[in-house]
Amino acid sequence: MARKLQTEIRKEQIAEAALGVVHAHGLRGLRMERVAQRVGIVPSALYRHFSGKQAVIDAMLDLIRGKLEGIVAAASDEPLPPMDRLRHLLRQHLALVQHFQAIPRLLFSDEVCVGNSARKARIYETISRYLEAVAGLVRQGQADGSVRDDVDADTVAVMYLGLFQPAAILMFMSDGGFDAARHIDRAWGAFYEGIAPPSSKVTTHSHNRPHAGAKRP
Amino acid sequence: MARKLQTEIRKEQIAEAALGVVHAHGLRGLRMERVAQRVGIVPSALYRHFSGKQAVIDAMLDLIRGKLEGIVAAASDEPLPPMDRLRHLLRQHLALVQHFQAIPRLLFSDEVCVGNSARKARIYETISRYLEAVAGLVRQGQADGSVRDDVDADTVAVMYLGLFQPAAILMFMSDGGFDAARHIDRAWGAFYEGIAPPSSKVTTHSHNRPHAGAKRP
DNA sequence: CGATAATGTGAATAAGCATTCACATTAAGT
DNA sequence: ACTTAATGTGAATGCTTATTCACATTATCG
Repeated sequence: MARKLQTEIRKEQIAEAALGVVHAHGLRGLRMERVAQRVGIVPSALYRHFSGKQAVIDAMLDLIRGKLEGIVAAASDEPLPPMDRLRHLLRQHLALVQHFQAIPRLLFSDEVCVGNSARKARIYETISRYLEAVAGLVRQGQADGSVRDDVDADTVAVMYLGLFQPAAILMFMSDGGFDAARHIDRAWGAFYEGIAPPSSKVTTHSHNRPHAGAKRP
Repeated sequence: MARKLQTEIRKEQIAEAALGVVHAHGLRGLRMERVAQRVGIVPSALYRHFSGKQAVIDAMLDLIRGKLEGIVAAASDEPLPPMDRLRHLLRQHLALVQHFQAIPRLLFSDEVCVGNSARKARIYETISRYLEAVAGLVRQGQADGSVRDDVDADTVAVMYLGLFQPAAILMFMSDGGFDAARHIDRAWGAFYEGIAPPSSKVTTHSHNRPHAGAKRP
């Protein structure tokens, strides 16, 4: 019964295709016909796999959540000091968003949630989980002394989100004219300065981020 | 000829009403009928003042741009040291966004831009101007020594945007459960730490931000 | 091979909504 | 007060698009 597998594959194909449509045309441009065309079938065939457009949207959100969880897990397992893992995650996240521009468009679009509080709650949960993972890394940093104790880990996590979210938006709005990668590299410096323990402050700043060995002296 | 004035007032009423609809129903829920109902007229009457829905959206964007320019100008004229003006602007901005939740929904919604590159460019320009004003304040801070010289003012401006943008999104997604004001207060501390000159670093951190008198020693 | 369930097709349905139009009402200027 | 342009009204139009349905095709399993 390779049939069940086929079905799963088809569903994923469809979700990916939908992601592509959102990438190209925005959420407003998400039409069943476009999705079907990308898969290579006729619109009505989509209803063999999904109950309707809303279900396709849900599938996209599941896909995105999976991808996000993937990079978070990968970064968490990295054999690096906590803050380096965080920076690694930041890069991964940027790469992911650059590849699937639909991600911020979907997650941060109210359209998806209007009149669907269950979905809204699920998205909030996804973001919350992401933030919790980041906060966890920050707390590890606080435990090993690479992050000052008097900042709130959850606040730092939201600030971390603020490192690339505006960058992603500007990247989109400027049609790629805004260099998000450069911004993030530069911003990370100031970001880290703000949460590093006073003892590790360096005058030259810029590109050198202290490694984890910097236990409080 | 109070007629011309009346027309202007009507147009503004309509734009405000549209803003209210977006606030309540999201951009997807922006329907001519709802806008008309809020104004107290019938849908077809809207076409006496606007050529169509797209024109109404443009009017909303104009309104928003005006409001943003307003708080920026007000904050810039405040008789305070640059970084205090920036913090003041941050609070004003949060208040504005809390009152008109439609603002982030519109400005950062790709829906508005899809198939309308002119509008996209205009929005990008609005954001850019805002960022330029913030960067200007940062440069003033660098000039008077309250901000370190080795950070890029434009980068800081985007980071500043990142202070409340994620907060606004979380506020919306959590139906107000996320306390954006508290986040911003806390985040400002770490933000300022990150860009303050090394000499002014304080161990206790938290709520005390150095005043402008802190010329470099 | 033949039964059968899954998947794909094309045409038809129908609902939502912006927009238009012919006509009514209001208010400004003389 | 009368003319006229502006504004408002209600019904009608038409386009876009999701969705459905009867029928065709495919592939799996006995």
